[in-house]
Order: sequence, then C-alpha cells, then structure tokens
Amino acid sequence: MTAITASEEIVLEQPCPIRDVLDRIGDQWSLLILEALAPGTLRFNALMREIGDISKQMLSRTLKQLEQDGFVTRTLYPEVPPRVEYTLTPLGRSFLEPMQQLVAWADAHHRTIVAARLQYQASQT
Amino acid sequence: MTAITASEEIVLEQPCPIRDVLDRIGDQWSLLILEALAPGTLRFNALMREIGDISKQMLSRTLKQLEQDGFVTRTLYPEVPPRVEYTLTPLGRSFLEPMQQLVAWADAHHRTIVAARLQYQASQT
DNA sequence: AATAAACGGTCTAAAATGTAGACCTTGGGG
DNA sequence: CCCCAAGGTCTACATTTTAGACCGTTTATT
Repeated sequence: MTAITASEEIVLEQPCPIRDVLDRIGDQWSLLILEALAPGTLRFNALMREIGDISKQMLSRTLKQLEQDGFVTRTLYPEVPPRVEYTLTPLGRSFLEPMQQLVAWADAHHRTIVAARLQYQASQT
Repeated sequence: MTAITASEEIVLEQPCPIRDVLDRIGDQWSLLILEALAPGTLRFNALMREIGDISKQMLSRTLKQLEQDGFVTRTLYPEVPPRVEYTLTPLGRSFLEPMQQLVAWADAHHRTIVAARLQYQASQT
C-alpha cells in the first residue's frame, strides 16, 4: 500500500489541455523514446541500447507514463527470462506526424542554432 | 571570472543534431515561453505573469538559453527602472510552425489521453 | 560444479536541478 | 526616511535524475 502521490492525483483536472500534454511530452526522454519506437516494436533493453544514455529507471518510468497516457502498449510474455515489448498505439503513431515536423525543423535549422551559439559566445567577449 | 562549466563547453560538437535541438526545447519551460512570445514582444515580468507558475530563476535561465540559441532577442532599455523586452527572432518565428502543429495535436487529442489515463487507473485495480 | 550473462525491472544513495523567497540597483513619490 | 518599481541574482531547501547494486530464473561458458 503506497501513499497517494501528487502525480497520481493529477490524472484528471488539468486546467490547460496544452500544458497538460506538453508537460508529459516535453521532458528529457519522452520524445526520444517515441522516436525510437517509430520504426516498430522494441523490447526494453533494445530500447535502452537504441537511446544509449538513458538510465533503466528513467526508461522504466517514462515508458510507464507513456503507457498511462496511451502512447504505447506494454506486452509482457511470461517466458523466462521475461520478454516485454513496447509498441506505439494508434494515438502514439498519430503523434509521430507533428513530432517528425519538429525533428525535420531541428535537422534543418541545426546549423543556424550552432552559429547563433558561437556568435553569442563571441558577443560575451 | 567564472569557472568553465560543462554547459559552456557543449556549445559545439553535439553528436546528434536532433538530440542537440530537442534537448534544448524539450525542457519544462522553453515551449511555453516561445508560445507566450508568439503573439509579440513581452517584458520580463509580463512573461512571468503570462506563464503564471514559472520562477524568476528559470525564466531568466531559459530566456538566456533561448537567446543563446538564437530563438529570441533581448533588448535592454537602460531606463530606470530598467525595461527589458524579449522578442522572437526569425528563427524563433520559424519554429512556431512545427510547434503550433504540436499544440494543435495536443489540443485535438487531449480527451483521448485523459481517457487513457482513467482506463489505466482502472486496469491497475 | 561454479560462474557468468541475459532479461526487465526495483531500490538506494548521491548528484544535479528546480523552487521560493530574500536581496540588489537606481531613481521618484509620499 | 522609507518604500516601490523592474529585472534580475543569490541562497537555502525540495524535488528529480543518475549510477549502480540487487533480484529471480534459466541457459551458456569454463
């Protein structure tokens, strides 16, 4: 029996729908995980290797949130050793489109941003 | 004279351009700030009021990063009390388009996500 | 036979990050 | 003389993230 945490209480009743959604996607790892799952189903450790520098705990936690919000499904095959597969839901796949736009923008403007950083550094003498 | 921090060293040489960009906008506040600036120039305190629940420090820090990366300009009018205006650059405005797509998606699918959360809770007995 | 590795996690301690709120500056109004 | 304004910075505290040990079971290696 665990205590009720704040995060469990905010399931309902977020004042601003956009904030509500962006707060979930706009963390360190969610976008990366969704991008990794875009090509298809992956297992837990495969996902870890794919992303490279995420800790088990954060992968586990973020996947749980994504599952909770309906972006991915978690399927446990009770073999031994256990196999767990993560797959995008239709909702998750529908999110891919705006996300890919974002990724495309990032790719297209990366050089501009790097240039801005250099110029900023120079301006700071 | 300040010590050289890690954050100052990563100005160059990010292995993955997409990660590089997403790591900057995929934090708690950047998207919210850019959205707040979308309609036009705002002063520091106006921005604070607009966002509502951001601390001064995080607003200051995030604005500095956005300025560094070329998304916004900071204009200081040396009056007293000082006036500081933040405005989107062309780069920042160009980012608005993919971001609005994301916002539109969030708005459109918010109900589905809330429903998923409820169903998840129910499934957890 | 003992050892190690793989799977998908959880747990804990320590490090990093975020928050709230005091404080700073400079000039004007009461 | 004291306080207020704006746009921050600084400090102490709270929360979040990380690194890494550990778990239980089975197969592979030595």
